Amino acid sequence: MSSLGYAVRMSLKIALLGLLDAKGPASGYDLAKAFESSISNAWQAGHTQIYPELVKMAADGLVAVESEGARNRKIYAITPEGARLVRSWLIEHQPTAAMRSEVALQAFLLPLLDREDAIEVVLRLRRQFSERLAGLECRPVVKASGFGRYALRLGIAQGRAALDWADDTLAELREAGRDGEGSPAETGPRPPEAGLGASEAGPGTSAAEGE
Amino acid sequence: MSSLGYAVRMSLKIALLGLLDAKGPASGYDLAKAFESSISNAWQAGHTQIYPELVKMAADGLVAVESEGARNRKIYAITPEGARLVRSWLIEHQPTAAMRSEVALQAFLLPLLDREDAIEVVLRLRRQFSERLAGLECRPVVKASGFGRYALRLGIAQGRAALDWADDTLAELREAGRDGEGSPAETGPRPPEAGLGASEAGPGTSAAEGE
DNA sequence: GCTTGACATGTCAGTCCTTACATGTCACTT
DNA sequence: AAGTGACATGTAAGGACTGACATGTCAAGC
Repeated sequence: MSSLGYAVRMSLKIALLGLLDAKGPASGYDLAKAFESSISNAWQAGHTQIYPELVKMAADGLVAVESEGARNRKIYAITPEGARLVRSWLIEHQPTAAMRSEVALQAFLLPLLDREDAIEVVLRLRRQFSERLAGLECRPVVKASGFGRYALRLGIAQGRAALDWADDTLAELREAGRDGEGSPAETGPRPPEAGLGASEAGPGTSAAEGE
Repeated sequence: MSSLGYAVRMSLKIALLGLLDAKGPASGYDLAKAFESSISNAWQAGHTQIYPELVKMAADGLVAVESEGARNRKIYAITPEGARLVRSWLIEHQPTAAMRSEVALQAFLLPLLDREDAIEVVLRLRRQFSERLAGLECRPVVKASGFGRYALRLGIAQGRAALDWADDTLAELREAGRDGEGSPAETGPRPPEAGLGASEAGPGTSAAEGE
């Protein structure tokens, strides 16, 4: 389809192959469980994605299937070709930094709320960060040599950063409440912010917040 | 369709409404530009998503359209109903923490590589974090009262955390190279890691790395 | 014997999202 | 006058993904 054809949109493949490579042969069900636990920090996928993908990868020779009698279990094992694909993706593929985070979106839109509501929202986010962080930190893999240790540490570092952000933001919001008493965002529905609408501003004003 | 119906899968709607609310009336083109710059830190969307979504939202009464003659421009403005929707989403919607990050996936799979390759990968990730962070930090919105300041600070905090992770990981990988000389992961294709395949291990071993 | 719940695998409708294609305007330069 | 490039809006094919539905096995407890 595309001119790249390779290394685009194959993260699910890679995640499955990586799990099979790291932990040995497994069934689709096992892999689905792994997406809920060990790899949840890096990628998510449900069984409705996993089962068809395993069939495709078997057809492509990236994994080998073996039907085990008990409970219709089908055991998948990575092939040398599959192992090669994971490694070349890791070494060659520059990951995209595309952001799509509901949390960041709420942070972005925070100034739309008045002070009290904003504080409530940040408190809820803080609680969420805290719970997530606790869930990560109690895993035994962190200091040991468990397989997911690098991703786990990254998740913990970013969770702590988010928690610090929440604390700083709460402090600023409460600070703004003590003096002034008008929150910075509720002084009007449409502050003159060098808007997007180029039609109602003169030329040359569109450089605000540029990347 | 679903039993929730509301507040699910509407992040794009919310992002568009939030931009219109914050910055005033704008065209689809303007909004697409905003997704490349100001809000890129929180959500991404191309114009092929934005134009149809604006049409839908206009039909739902969340935005009002006004055709401006010049260059077929269509100016969209948020309606009171749209503004209500953004605020209720912000206050009521608990964001999902669903992770789907190629960077985290590479971190997760790092132990599959031998030491030299792993170092190369982490160096590349570090460079990427560094560039991204520089791009964020040079924006004038950080300390000022620009609209996206909260999301920007969150992005910077998480970027710094990622950078620190890269430095720590590099240090560990290089440390492991000085003594031992066999990298922790290349001592065999299949270390006994309490695998996923329940069929080849006794019962009770599946608690490793559980969530 | 029967129920319950974990195990195990799948399909399907519908939505989301990306890539590629398609069209036309306007300002500026050559 | 023609070309270039930013402006501006769309459509369509196809893959990715979710949620709901569907089916059946097996072990443990009542």
